[in-house]
Amino acid sequence: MIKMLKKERQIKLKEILNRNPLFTDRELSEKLKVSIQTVRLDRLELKIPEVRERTKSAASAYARLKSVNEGEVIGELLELELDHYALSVLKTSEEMALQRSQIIRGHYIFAQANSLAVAVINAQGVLTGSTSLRFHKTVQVGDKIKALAKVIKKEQRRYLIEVTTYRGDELVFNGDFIMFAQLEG
Amino acid sequence: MIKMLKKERQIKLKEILNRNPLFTDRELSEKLKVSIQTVRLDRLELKIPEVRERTKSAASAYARLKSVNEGEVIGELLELELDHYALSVLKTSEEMALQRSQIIRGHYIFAQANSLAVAVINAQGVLTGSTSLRFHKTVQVGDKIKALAKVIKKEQRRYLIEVTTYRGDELVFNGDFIMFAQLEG
DNA sequence: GTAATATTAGTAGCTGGTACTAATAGGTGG
DNA sequence: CCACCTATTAGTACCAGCTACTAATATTAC
Repeated sequence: MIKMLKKERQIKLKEILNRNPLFTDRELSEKLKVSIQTVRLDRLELKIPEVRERTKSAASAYARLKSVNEGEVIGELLELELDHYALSVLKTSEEMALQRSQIIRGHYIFAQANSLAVAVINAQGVLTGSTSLRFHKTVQVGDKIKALAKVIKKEQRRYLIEVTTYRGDELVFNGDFIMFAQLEG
Repeated sequence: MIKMLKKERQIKLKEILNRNPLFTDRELSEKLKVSIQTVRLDRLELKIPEVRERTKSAASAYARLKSVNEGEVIGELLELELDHYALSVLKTSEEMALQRSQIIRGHYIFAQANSLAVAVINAQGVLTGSTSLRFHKTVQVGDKIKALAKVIKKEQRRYLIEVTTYRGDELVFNGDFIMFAQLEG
């Protein structure tokens, strides 16, 4: 049999849309070299919604992500006392994991800690100077991790922040952050 | 004058769509209490594209972001010699900046460095153990930053990686990463 | 009061679909 | 070899959410 099997084609369809959900049925039919109707039957079987719905989902995922990024903190800010301490929780999900694994990438844990270190400081422009970090345990998809940032020392523009991150009462990460508040205007 | 002025309404329109670009003209007309035609004239004047175009833009921004996250490396991998060195470049954009500023958030610089430290190691599961980092200069939106990861020491499962990040030939960041390769399944 | 601007109304046509009916191609089993 | 089943293709009516256009009516300015 020279032609692609139905199953093969459907797997390929899923792969294409996984990489880029914005293709129309016409474009998909050209890529897969079948008729539009076949593409539509395949989508029906695989319960894949139409391009406008797929686009909308991706767009709203982006909107959520953007609103998280626009906020001061990665994760959700639970408590904040400026120049003293701050507490945030991050619910980890698939997108944050290493390929084909359930292990959360280190830079998400860093991002939570770093953004919390920025948030705890009572100043407008805050930059990370240097840090010393330790990843103690791996974090799994679905874990909720809590980060606590404490201001240890403050000397004019220079701050020393200590961040500890826990899953339950198990320490998964800690770090010292030396931060600099920018001069106004 | 009780009714809203045209200008006011157009500002409000922009605000609404800035928060959520997924509203149709009908929904906008209800929110602004004017006819659909008025909304369309406003969009025409303000050069705001139709909802399907706005959705598409947001969705493709998400697709780009996702494809960056799905790959092994944050940024683009330029050179790689396993267990020796790796080089990547990251083109910074608006989404990576601190609110209302042109300064790139530290955790993007960390993410580039950390993912490169993972990539340079010739093993399947690689985890960040501890790191010591220094942010020397701020990075601005639009800057292209190059990260170089060098394997300094390798003792069985334990690696010491040194990462330096440059904008042109100016050092913006450096860090030492102690990484652990996981034992094979 | 008249001119200019703003707003609303309505039409034809477009894209990318859904939902449906029907015809045809290509094996497989008896 | 024919009947049957699955897969594929074709075609129709209809839909949302537009664009592009014409035309009528309000509102405001002078």
